[in-house]
Amino acid sequence: MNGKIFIIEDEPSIIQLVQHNLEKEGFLVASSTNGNDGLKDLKKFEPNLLLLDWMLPDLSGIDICKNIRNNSSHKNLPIIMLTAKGEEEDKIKGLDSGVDDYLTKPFSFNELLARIKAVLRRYDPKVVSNSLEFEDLKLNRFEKRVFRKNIEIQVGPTEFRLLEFFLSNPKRVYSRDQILENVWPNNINVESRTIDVHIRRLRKSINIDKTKELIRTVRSSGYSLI
Amino acid sequence: MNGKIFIIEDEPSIIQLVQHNLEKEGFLVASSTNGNDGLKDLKKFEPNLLLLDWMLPDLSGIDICKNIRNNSSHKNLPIIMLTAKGEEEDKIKGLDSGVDDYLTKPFSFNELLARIKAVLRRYDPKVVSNSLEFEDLKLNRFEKRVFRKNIEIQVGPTEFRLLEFFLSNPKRVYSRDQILENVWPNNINVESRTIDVHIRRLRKSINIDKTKELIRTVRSSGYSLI
DNA sequence: TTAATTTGTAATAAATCTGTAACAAATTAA
DNA sequence: TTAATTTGTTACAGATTTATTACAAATTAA
Repeated sequence: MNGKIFIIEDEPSIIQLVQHNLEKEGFLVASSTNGNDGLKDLKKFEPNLLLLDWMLPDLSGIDICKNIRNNSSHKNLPIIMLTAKGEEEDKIKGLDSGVDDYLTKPFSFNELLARIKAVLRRYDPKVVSNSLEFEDLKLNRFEKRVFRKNIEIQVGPTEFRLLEFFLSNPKRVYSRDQILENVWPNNINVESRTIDVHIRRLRKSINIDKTKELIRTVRSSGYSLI
Repeated sequence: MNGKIFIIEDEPSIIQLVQHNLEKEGFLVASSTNGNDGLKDLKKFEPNLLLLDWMLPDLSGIDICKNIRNNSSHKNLPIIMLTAKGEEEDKIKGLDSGVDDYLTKPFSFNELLARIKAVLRRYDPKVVSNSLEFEDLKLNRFEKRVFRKNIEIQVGPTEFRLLEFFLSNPKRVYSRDQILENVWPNNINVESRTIDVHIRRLRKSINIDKTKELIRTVRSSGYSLI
């Protein structure tokens, strides 16, 4: 486990408990005891997940949550709310305001950990694992390996990045411009037709013996992973 | 809302309640009352989310969940577990086995809906937005795909844009001029009769086997989606 | 260094899409 | 009813888009 977790919580004893245990699990942890500081520090820390107390001295957890969801830079930050209230009404409010999960105090650390893993697994699998998958295709970022049907296949560096990009959003159609922007190093100028050639190379590599085509051409729009 | 939700649950009364309400919300719902059938049907249905009962006649929810997580094709299917047991131990087991959330019976439909939305919003934002529908016709901008009765149909780029335009305002009649303005790239000059030909092409594509005509001709005014 | 691999481009082939014209069919007006 | 208007349908040539190949330059490894 290697993600960064930020905690906004006004009870130091809880911070201490959670931080200590999360660090033992391999997370990098930072925290703040009030909402305004938290929102500021959050930006610098760039966590993969936020643990957010419902009741804070200055802002409410819901306020913070909404603030985050409306602020483009951390729009999609997964949030787990810690709450002392137990009523269903509040729970729903929390979930609808964009919270990913909530936990009622007092909670056991194990329960918290399980939820963190579940949310991260769903939201940001690369934090939990560094392998991207789609059907029988697997890409390991860490080892820089690609497999089809568990058989390793060789792809060049550009094809690797290209596949990595497609795997980050399977089924979504990307235009050649979007592909250029995301797969090629910044400010490099390549002919947009060049992409076709790399697509061809990638296809050639990943379509081993009679496996189905995984890259879809969408005429006048671009390409997608099926 | 337009995602597909699959339910594996052995109590017909719950299925009925949930299915009915989810359909009212715009979801496409299918279900199964036991684990083995469920696992099979799941693959055909390709849902965006699974509601899974903890206790089933044949397999346990946990078994099913693990099976899904280990099976490459639906590895990342979001799962919400429905459980009658309330002990924390079980909850953790569920979450660690890859469940995204769980709900303890009895639950209110609103609570369920809130959770479904929360999970989908995080996991599969394109399901929650980005798709246009009218009756049994569906267009996904994200994937650039068109479906009639859940069967994918192929349309050319211009027909896609044309359909996208009609879907943005079903039932409204558009004149050929309006269609030209909105569907064709700016400053391009095409004969207005050309639209008739594209309408014909679009009709041909979306009217698969005996489905009813969806594009209405309004003589001397234009066309509309029924 | 040399050899091997990777990369971008250009050229050409192949596939698909597009607009128009021509005629048929349907509808409305006289 | 006939004539006029509007829409449906088809075929086709030209245009556009994508696939494929070959090759030279650049990069990397040995």
